[in-house]
Amino acid sequence: MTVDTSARIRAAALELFSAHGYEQTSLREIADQVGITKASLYYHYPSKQALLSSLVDPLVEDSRAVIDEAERLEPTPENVRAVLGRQLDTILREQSLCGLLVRDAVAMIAVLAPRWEELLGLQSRMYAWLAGPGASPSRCVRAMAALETLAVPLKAAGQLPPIDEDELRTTLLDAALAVLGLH
Amino acid sequence: MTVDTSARIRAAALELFSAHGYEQTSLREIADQVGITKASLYYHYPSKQALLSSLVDPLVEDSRAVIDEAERLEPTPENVRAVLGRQLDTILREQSLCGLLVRDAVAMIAVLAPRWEELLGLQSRMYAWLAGPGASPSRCVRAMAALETLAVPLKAAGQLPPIDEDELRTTLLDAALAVLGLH
DNA sequence: GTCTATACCAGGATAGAC
DNA sequence: GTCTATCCTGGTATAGAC
Repeated sequence: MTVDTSARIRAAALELFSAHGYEQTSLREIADQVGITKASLYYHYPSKQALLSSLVDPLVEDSRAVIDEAERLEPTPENVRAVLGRQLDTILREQSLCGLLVRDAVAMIAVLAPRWEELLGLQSRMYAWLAGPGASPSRCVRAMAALETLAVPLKAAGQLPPIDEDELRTTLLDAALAVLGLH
Repeated sequence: MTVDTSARIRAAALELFSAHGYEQTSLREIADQVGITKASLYYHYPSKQALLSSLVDPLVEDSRAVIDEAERLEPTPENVRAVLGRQLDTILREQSLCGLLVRDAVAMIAVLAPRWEELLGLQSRMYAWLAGPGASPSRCVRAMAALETLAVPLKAAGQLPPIDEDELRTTLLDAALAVLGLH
């Protein structure tokens, strides 16, 4: 077999981390879920931190791709909507991982220090692009608020009303554009 | 003296919790900062959890007051702006504590279980009032997004552009109203 | 590749003296 | 109100057998 034990470990870790948080999840719980022992985890990942990184790294690269592409475009209303749409798709696709990053931010900062700085840098580039060149402070704040809008499904988890995914997507994009003053 | 050691403990705890997170802050660090020993903390607070509660409880009561008052009003544009303004004032006044709740949510859930449910309940009431009676799912999502907008200063901390408090306040309120489609 | 066993350390909490 | 000393739990990590 060896149906990629590493992948099964990652899956279990993501599930438990996002359910109970990083600090609150012990390596023993992860091992139990996979059906191996704690010590065996150390064969696949040298530390709890490395395991977390293996989950987060691909997301960082995805985000970088979205921003790199955005910066090649003018921030016209159509382009803004398209870029925010791509960002929202990433968030919805990687919902549990993104939720972990948001709800367990302090643990992430502590454990991912360098990677976290990278993420902040990527976010700043996105803010700047959304706000446009030479934007006022007020406009920058609105750009931040627009991105927060897309993150609503990550925090509200249990509080979201029953709504189908397409309608959710459209609603959030419309709301984000409204924050930016583009309709 | 005894210039209220309990108060000094609370101040130190708030500072350290919001800087490094709840789990990452040890009772020893708090004690050191106050200039007493770990054991002495236990004279003032029976547990780490109780210490956290003593910080959070007043905020919960403040929030309840805002919502109780909102529910006595019709959600007209003027009233919505006034209520959101009061909510924003609370957030800005208790910025480090609110930031802790947002950034360290998983730890808060684990430690404050009952109190956390209360907070969620209060939030739901606010969503419901903002969205108005019999609101569509889409409108509820917008109400959530409007509240998230007010929380921007809590996450962006280091990324906020230099901006004076009044302008920040106006910008966020305008943005929140835009999300709700009220101008 | 996985297991058993174990060393190690940190943090929360308590007992009892002053 | 504060201290010293100590207990206990639980998580990290390693060694070495299978």
